[in-house]
Amino acid sequence: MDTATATQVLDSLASSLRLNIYRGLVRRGPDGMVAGEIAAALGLPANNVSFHLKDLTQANLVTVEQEGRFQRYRANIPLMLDLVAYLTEECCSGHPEQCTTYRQASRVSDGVLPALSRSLPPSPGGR
Amino acid sequence: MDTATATQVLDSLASSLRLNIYRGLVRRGPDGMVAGEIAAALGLPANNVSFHLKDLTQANLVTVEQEGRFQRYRANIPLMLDLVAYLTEECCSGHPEQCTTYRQASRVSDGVLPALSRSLPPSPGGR
DNA sequence: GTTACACTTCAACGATTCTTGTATTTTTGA
DNA sequence: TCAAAAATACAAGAATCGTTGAAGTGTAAC
Repeated sequence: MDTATATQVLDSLASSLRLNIYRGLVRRGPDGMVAGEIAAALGLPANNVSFHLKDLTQANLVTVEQEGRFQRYRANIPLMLDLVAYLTEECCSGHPEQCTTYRQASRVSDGVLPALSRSLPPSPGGR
Repeated sequence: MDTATATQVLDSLASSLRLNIYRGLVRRGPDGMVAGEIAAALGLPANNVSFHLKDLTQANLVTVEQEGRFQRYRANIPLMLDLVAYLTEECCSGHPEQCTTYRQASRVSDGVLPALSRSLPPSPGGR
């Protein structure tokens, strides 16, 4: 992932409306939701939701599939996982032993940081 | 984590400038950087960087410590890990077996999703 | 073929955000 | 105490974003 992609993804989620849409879709998993369903769930006008869905789709955070006259949306979970990798990439400049401090401070960190440490490149700056 | 916090964190990272600051700090780990060092590394005016550092600090994504006449900034990694948990919370409505599809699609997902599945609440909607 | 439905696109106004320049605060060293 | 350095606070202009209303596209039903 590059900076431009990461910024686009983060910006797409930086609105509470879009964040709620995305989280709702994550919750549904592979089933997804159709546009009207999303708008109804959030109590918002359809065109407004459509506007933000387009934004999420362009960022590749959600996917669309035509289904008769409905549009079914699904969350793109793998992209989120890649974003996390990008955000914590080169943590501690390739000295994962320093990350130990962090692992203790979060509920879920046990699973996350070891995975990231494993995929760490050798640190270009190499200090 | 609640929606307001998540939105604030995401919004803080949604600018390429702030994203670069944050990633630079992640890379430094516990050592962090002082404000002038950050501004120099990015080739930006000090007041502009200070503006965005304040934003990141208010979102709690970075911490500040006075050090003589310098201000040392460090990335708050645990908050990022909590954000990831929030974003993928209740994935597939508490049926983690559905998430198997996702795990295969990302380099780092092996470490992430199992951890999330383990910490999943019983799904309030409970369908 | 025509009508209704689901959804998207477009234009426009108000609100928010980003950058820059200037001034202020705090600390260091003489 | 005084001067210099590091960093932040404040104000103003340009640029961007979000919501709303009206119009448009495509699909399904009659």
